[in-house]
Amino acid sequence: MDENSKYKELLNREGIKSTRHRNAILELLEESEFPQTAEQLFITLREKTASIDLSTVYRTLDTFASKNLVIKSNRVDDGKALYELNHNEHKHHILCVGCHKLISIEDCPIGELKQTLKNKIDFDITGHKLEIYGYCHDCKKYKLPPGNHDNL
Amino acid sequence: MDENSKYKELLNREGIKSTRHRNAILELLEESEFPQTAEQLFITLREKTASIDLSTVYRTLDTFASKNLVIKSNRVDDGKALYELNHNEHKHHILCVGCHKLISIEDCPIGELKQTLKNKIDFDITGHKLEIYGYCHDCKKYKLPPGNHDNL
DNA sequence: ATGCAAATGCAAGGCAGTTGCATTTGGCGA
DNA sequence: TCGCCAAATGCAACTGCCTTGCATTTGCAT
Repeated sequence: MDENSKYKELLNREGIKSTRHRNAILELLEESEFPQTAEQLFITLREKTASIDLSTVYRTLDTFASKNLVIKSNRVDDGKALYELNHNEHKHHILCVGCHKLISIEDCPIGELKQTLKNKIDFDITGHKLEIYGYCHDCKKYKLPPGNHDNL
Repeated sequence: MDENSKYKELLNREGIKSTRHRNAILELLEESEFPQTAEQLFITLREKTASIDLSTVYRTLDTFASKNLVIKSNRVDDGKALYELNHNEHKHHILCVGCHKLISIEDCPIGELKQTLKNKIDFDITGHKLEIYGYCHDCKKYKLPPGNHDNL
């Protein structure tokens, strides 16, 4: 049990045990640039760290989500659950529908809306999901047809 | 077959047959203020228009979606598929995670961001999807944890 | 080291959605 | 109006994603 236990303090702070699997999952999530499905994580875990059960992956991720260590969301097109580390930094991705590249942006336009809604209809926003599609610098010149991501 | 066939032209224009079920589903969607799950639609259909099979509901909705007559999306918290008529008007909903109520808002905060991104990284936004969730006026006082407290 | 609650593996189960196939139906042409 | 045929539907079985019950193992406080 080398330096894997660098997550131990983090986990103990949340009142849960530090285990081999939990450390491995945290490590893997830390390496992941984008949200992953449970199965993607499961497969990678099987490859690098001996055996783990899929139900353990789900249970661990849900535990982490309940502690706000990870953020669980659902993929727009097929509804599969996605998990990513909660860096407590707020950011969104924009997807280029030409080359499928994901680009991170720090801009978030929800701030004002939050206050507006609170005043208008007394609604407390606790979270949101924003997905933006379009063409990146490189792809716009090819003018590929967009998918069914219209509106706007 | 009374005036239900008011949808006939619409369906024929898309190259598909006008049937009892399809008319009923279109009518129901037209009456629905918010996106519905397939099962909600199924139950309502069973109540008003004799028998229909759940698979027919799914197949019909998918057909409509492929013709862009309806918009299919996924509920943020549980990933269930939602279907709504495509009115080609731009609007967003906010979801109360306490009671699952959906509230329409006309505000759309993407406008400015669109220009910002164009200037900053030369990205052309062609579409987006925004999902907002939180607690509505009625639910915030109960401080219910997120979950399926439909029809509180 | 020991004991116990928490974590895990395993297998079965649950639920949303899909599919294969036999039957029915809409709509066109005769 | 009739009959035909592809399209639509019902039915039941099935898939995939995820959850749960229970027996076993493991982390960690003492």
